[in-house]
Amino acid sequence: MISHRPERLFEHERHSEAANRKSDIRGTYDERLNRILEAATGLIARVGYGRASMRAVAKEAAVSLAGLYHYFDSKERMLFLIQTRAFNSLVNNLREKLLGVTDPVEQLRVMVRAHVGHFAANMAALKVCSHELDSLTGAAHDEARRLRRDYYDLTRGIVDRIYDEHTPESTLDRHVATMCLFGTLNWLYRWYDPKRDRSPTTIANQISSQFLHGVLGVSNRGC
Amino acid sequence: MISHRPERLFEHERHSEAANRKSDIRGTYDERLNRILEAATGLIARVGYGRASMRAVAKEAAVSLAGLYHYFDSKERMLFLIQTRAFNSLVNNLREKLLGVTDPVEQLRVMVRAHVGHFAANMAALKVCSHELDSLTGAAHDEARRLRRDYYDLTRGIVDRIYDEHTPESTLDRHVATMCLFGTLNWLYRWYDPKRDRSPTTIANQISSQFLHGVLGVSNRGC
DNA sequence: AATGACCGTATGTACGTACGTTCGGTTTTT
DNA sequence: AAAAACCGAACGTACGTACATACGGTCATT
Repeated sequence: MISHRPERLFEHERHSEAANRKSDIRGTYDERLNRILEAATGLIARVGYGRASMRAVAKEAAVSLAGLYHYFDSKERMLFLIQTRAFNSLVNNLREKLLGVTDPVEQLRVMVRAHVGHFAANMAALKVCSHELDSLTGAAHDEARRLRRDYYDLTRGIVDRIYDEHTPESTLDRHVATMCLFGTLNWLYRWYDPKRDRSPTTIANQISSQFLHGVLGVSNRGC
Repeated sequence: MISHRPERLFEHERHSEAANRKSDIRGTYDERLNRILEAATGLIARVGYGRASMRAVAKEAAVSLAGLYHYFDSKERMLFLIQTRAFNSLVNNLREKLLGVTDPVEQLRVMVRAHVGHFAANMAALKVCSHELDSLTGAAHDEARRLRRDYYDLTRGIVDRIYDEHTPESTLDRHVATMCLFGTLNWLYRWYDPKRDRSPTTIANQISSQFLHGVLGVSNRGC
């Protein structure tokens, strides 16, 4: 079913046309949508998607219940937007930081640093992404999986190159190795507390080092 | 509020007293409770706790909706029982397998093998444990956390001993190392498919090796 | 310059439903 | 006959969503 409601595509057509004219007191359409999505993200991260009622989201975002449905046509669509934005931002950020880095070992360090850093800066969003993938269904679920798949492929490519360059004869399963890394990274939301624990950079360094030593079997600095 | 419904305590008081007199009652009661909990576990693992309605659980377990409430006084209590049983079984199994193993490196191998093996044999239950901790509230939540804490302490002890014996001067954070391991293990439910992937033993070996190389920085076999 | 059609934004309210839980009673077991 | 196990039917509620409406701008027409 195709919605007749607005929900414009960001950074696409209609954007300039509408935004150029006037930036309201309450901000542009995208700004307001962002504000709402951020409020929703925080609430969902706190209580879970199932228990985050649209009424509670509305209260959190300081809009009326009906007002929410001006920005998306269903609760699931809202969750989809949250996940899509977070993941796109994660992947784009990573792609950008990888520019010019050719050594695969360094690429992995960059990838882990980018992930942990992005996590520390957007904890709620990444928590929602880690926890609520299966709350999406149908096409939205497929699309969310596709985004994850891109991220996996990117990382898997780095892992492959590390193996090929350093231990091409290794019998370790590269898929398993990659999933172990993702497990380590995606589990962060269960325990990492930036107030209590060490800095994201420190954590990232330890994770990188452990992973690299783990797959290479030896230190990559000297030894 | 204290329930007046049955829900006997397993392996506690009442056990001998009741079991000696009429062993088949207790047996059948627990068997039936188990059957119900297993059905619920499978459903919750499939669709999530929030979307697993008591009506659906009842259908899955082939009992009436009201009949469920003969075994526990609330949905949350049901989830609590599922998690408690799975975790107790996990920890007891591990404690047993650790008997007589003194080398901490070997202890870690045993721990990982036990976890992966237990996971492969009880995927639904461990998936629920990994995913639905926060669906518990109040005292049940505290108790579930306590069980996890025991598991953490057990593992952390092994990690500590590995560090102390092999790299006492290492600056790696042992808490972070332990949480990375848990991340790797607890993320299994997101990707591991026993039909598609290698055997649990193979996976466990790779995880152990990677982790050990990771924290030791060198191979523990030769090198 | 005034008018009026139109659109985007926002709201209050109500509908239908699915949920967790309870109650009173019936069947089954001991 | 007492107790345990189980059930059908209902209750109250909270939820996602739809509907009817209103306000304030924009813009083409007058």
